[in-house]
Amino acid sequence: MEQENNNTMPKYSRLKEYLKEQMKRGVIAPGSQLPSENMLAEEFKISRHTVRQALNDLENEGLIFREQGRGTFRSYPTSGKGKIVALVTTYISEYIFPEVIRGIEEVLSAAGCTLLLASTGNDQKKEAACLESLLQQKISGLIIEPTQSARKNVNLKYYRDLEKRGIPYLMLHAYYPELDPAYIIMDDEKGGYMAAEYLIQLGHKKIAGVFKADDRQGVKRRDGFLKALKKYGVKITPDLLGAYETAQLYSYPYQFGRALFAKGEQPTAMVCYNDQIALMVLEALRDEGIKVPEEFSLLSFDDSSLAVASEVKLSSIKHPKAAMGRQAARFILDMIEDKVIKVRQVYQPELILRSSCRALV
Amino acid sequence: MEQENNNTMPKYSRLKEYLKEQMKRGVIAPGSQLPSENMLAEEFKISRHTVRQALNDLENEGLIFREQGRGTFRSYPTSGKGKIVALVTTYISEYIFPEVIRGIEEVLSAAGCTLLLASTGNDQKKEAACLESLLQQKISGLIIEPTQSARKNVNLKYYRDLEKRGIPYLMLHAYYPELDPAYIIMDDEKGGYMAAEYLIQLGHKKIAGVFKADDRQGVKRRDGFLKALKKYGVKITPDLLGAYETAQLYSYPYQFGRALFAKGEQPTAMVCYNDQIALMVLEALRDEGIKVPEEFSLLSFDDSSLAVASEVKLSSIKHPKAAMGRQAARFILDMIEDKVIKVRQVYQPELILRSSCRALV
DNA sequence: TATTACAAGTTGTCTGCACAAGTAAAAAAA
DNA sequence: TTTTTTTACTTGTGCAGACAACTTGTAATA
Repeated sequence: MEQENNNTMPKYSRLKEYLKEQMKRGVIAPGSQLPSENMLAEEFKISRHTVRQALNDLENEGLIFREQGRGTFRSYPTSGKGKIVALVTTYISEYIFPEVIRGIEEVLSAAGCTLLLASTGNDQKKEAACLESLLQQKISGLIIEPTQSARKNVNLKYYRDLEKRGIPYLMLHAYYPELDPAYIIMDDEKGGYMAAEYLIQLGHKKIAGVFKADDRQGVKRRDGFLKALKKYGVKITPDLLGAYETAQLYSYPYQFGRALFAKGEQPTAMVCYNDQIALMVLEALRDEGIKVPEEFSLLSFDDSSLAVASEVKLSSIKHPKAAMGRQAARFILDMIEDKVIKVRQVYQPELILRSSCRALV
Repeated sequence: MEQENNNTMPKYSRLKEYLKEQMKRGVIAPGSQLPSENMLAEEFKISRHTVRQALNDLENEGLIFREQGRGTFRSYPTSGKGKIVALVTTYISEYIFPEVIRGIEEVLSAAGCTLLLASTGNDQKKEAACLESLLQQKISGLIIEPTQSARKNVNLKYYRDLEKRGIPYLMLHAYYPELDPAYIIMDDEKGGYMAAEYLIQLGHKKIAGVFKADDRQGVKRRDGFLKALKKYGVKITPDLLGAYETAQLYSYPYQFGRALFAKGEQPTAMVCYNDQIALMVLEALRDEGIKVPEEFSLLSFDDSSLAVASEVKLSSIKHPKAAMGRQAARFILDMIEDKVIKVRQVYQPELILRSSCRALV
């Protein structure tokens, strides 16, 4: 693997590769004895010292163990147990991540693996630091939610490094097309389209939208949203289209909500990037004295616990959350076991109707 | 260390110990070059091969690195960086845990450490499995929230094992007194007392309470609650005192809420184990047609995001959440660095007033 | 001055040998 | 038959030497 089997490779390395291959193929079963050092030396026409060099390496890698006077044996592979799978998300406590993480942890712990957790705060510098420290650990696989996925990623080299080391990784929620990785995502564009279409079919003509600008999910949802407006001939008004970045998360949505009616436009409905945003907009609308859903329809994404916690139960586009996490964990385990090379799954959006939208009469 | 420095020890082992000692004393500084193999061979009157045997071991232990043509160098000790701290909580996604976890992760990643996460679902069997697999990993420290802390713990042996291995651990939210461990907890009894006292001072005379029975936090909060009732001479009615265990989490609180007024008692206020329970009770009260806070006062614990998500903003006893997580992480890091042996911190409860309670006139 | 070639020193690979220490089974002795 | 000893094997430790591959500083060259 490391090099070709040509003669440029040192003899002890060739022996190592040979033995590894034999183990992989099952010719040398776990627990069974390897040929003695002298036999290997004779067979490969190399000195015993060179054989020992190879065996020392294999011993350090944990593939074999030796007992003085008895012989050398293949060690019992721990069969996936005790492996570490790393998870890097943008956030840990916010939004729907806790549930996704729970789903992942569920499957991993059931498989006897442990979960190494890190978060980036959606900051590429922190993502670099995370990957840096994860690469120091002996991780068997990585599930990662890309950071500011709509921007150019500066940390591609870490992913290349993972590939070099043969550590599989799986991207969640979004992915960098340059890497052509395994991924599990939502069909966010379709989701955006469905959201807008639903409001249009309720009779809304002036529909606002606010989306996250630095995540691919946000861009996709907006694209689908605009696509639906265009398809149904609904006018797209710049004033009604909001965009924010991570840093503005706690200020922009409320302000946008307060400013919605200031500019003469009189929107009757709105699509929000997610429930978190929708609640902030809801707060703004309440402060403006506008009642939801009587005077204004609100539709958002992710169907999080927030959607049912408020007095107005939000209609929202479902996110599989824990199920997606479990699926991601199963996939990465399969990838670690070499069962599958590259998985790709796209969840179809589904609209959960509650009481935040109303048909215009 | 492994043996005495007598002659029974192999030569290469003696050289290893010698070099380790030199590094420990700082004679060989990190990054600095070691004597060449030939020099060491000459100095110790051993063959170069034997020197290499020692150096190979040290290289595998990560203490030195070698560069062909340049020499052998002491590697830079990662000084606390790259260490793994494990965290075992009852839940990951529910309740306030995400925020606690976030706080912990914040501090750890800033210190260059990584977080190994596992959850028990408040099940002692799963706790055993967690600890089992964690002990296989090279963890430097452990933060753990005890499982069903009000019950007798069957997993004490794992903690003894940790102690034997010199791996520090810190208990969160509750602790097993048998272990006399380091801990960070809330003063739950005082919190329960404060909650009841507040409602009593508002003029309530019939106060219900529902608490978790299998966690020490629940028991303590109930104890404080009852203590206050007794002190102020408020009658304690068994029908108004609810207790549930983990398995009943999603059924009991709602049923208890619905049944509150069936038995002739007419409580005017209630203390709930936490916000999550309070919301379920709130749902039950709504279905019973009872308005909060007009007809009924509700007070709960933890000041979680749920407390402000509902239409009735819950008054709640504050939980430090992320701050507590950060503190826990700082403590465990200190313990790993041997700066402190055993830390103990008890957070004082604080009542956050919102709009779920009203004074009786 | 800048470049190239060389020399000295480093670790990497490899051979061959010898004996020690430990295991397991066969052989010998009780 | 049971016990002890021997023997033949295993891996562990150690020596001496050789050349390859690589780095670095110095000397020779352009």
